[in-house]
Amino acid sequence: MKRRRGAEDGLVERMKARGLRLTGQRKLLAELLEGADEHLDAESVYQRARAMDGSVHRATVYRTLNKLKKLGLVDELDLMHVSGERHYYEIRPSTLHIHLVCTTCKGVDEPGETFWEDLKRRVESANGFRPEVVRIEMAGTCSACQGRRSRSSA
Amino acid sequence: MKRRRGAEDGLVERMKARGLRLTGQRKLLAELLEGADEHLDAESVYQRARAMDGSVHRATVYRTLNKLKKLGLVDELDLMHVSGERHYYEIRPSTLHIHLVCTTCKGVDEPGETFWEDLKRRVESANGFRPEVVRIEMAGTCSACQGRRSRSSA
DNA sequence: TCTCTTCTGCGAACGTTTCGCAACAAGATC
DNA sequence: GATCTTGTTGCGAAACGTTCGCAGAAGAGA
Repeated sequence: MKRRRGAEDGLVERMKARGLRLTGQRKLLAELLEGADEHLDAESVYQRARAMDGSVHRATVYRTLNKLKKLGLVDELDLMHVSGERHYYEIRPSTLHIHLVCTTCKGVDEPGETFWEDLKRRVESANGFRPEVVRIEMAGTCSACQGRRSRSSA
Repeated sequence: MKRRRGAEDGLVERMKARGLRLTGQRKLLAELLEGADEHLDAESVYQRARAMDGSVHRATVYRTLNKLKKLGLVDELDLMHVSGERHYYEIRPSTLHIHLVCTTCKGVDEPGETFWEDLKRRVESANGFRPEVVRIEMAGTCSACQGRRSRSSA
């Protein structure tokens, strides 16, 4: 499951701002999440953390992920269960999440927000609902796999 | 967590069409899911199933839910974890899921599809991605809670 | 540096989900 | 309707992911 996304910065700073104590383990985990090239589940986070510091305990990883999730700094996703039952963690880039999950190559695209913003306005005027966090997930076929498919069937 | 949604029909028929063997337990579970007045997690499904037929085993509930999920007849949702870590099951109404989860009253609204349809077209032309299943979840404040809040703060 | 408080490692415990098996029953065939 | 085949069920044990309670370690502020 490859991952492509825009720039992101300052998880450690945001943690500090929320009053979290900056321990070595937490800095390590923040770094790891920021530098992740793909979506990670709890076990993968643990494995990568261990590779960087063998003394990090599993429970610490869970506790930290939960804390970050509760503070809204990190989100937990299932990516439509296209690649199994795992849950993935990613830094919350803003209030808006968009994931395009390809059911063929399992790739996940995260397009820019640009024209999605008016969605919030629309739901507010149409339903009276004021959205704070928006998550959009689409499972389907990415352009590359569409091309591959039509070529092979030609 | 109350639930409001439109009409839905024929889960048993769709199961049959997919070649599933229609056992008593499966009919019971299908009925239960169709008649659910709120989103149910696996344990709640099991409890309700037991109330209808005391001999239904937990494993059967899990197996059936998984099978339905794999066939795309049922979806598993976390509803943005607004009410905890549980996962909820619901009949897949179409290719489009929209949930507006109120962080105040925990209510879940499922508005009609109407103007969401063009979303698919937009993502196809903008990203070359062909969506098959679309899930939109928004956490925020529903109109009732907005009213309640502004009234009490007035 | 000292103190206060939070965080960590540890390993046991917990709750949920799956497993392997023998018995059972749905649906097809005659 | 009787028979056969194969998928499904109940069961209890097992596996899995996650959380717990504790004692000791380590941030952050004075």
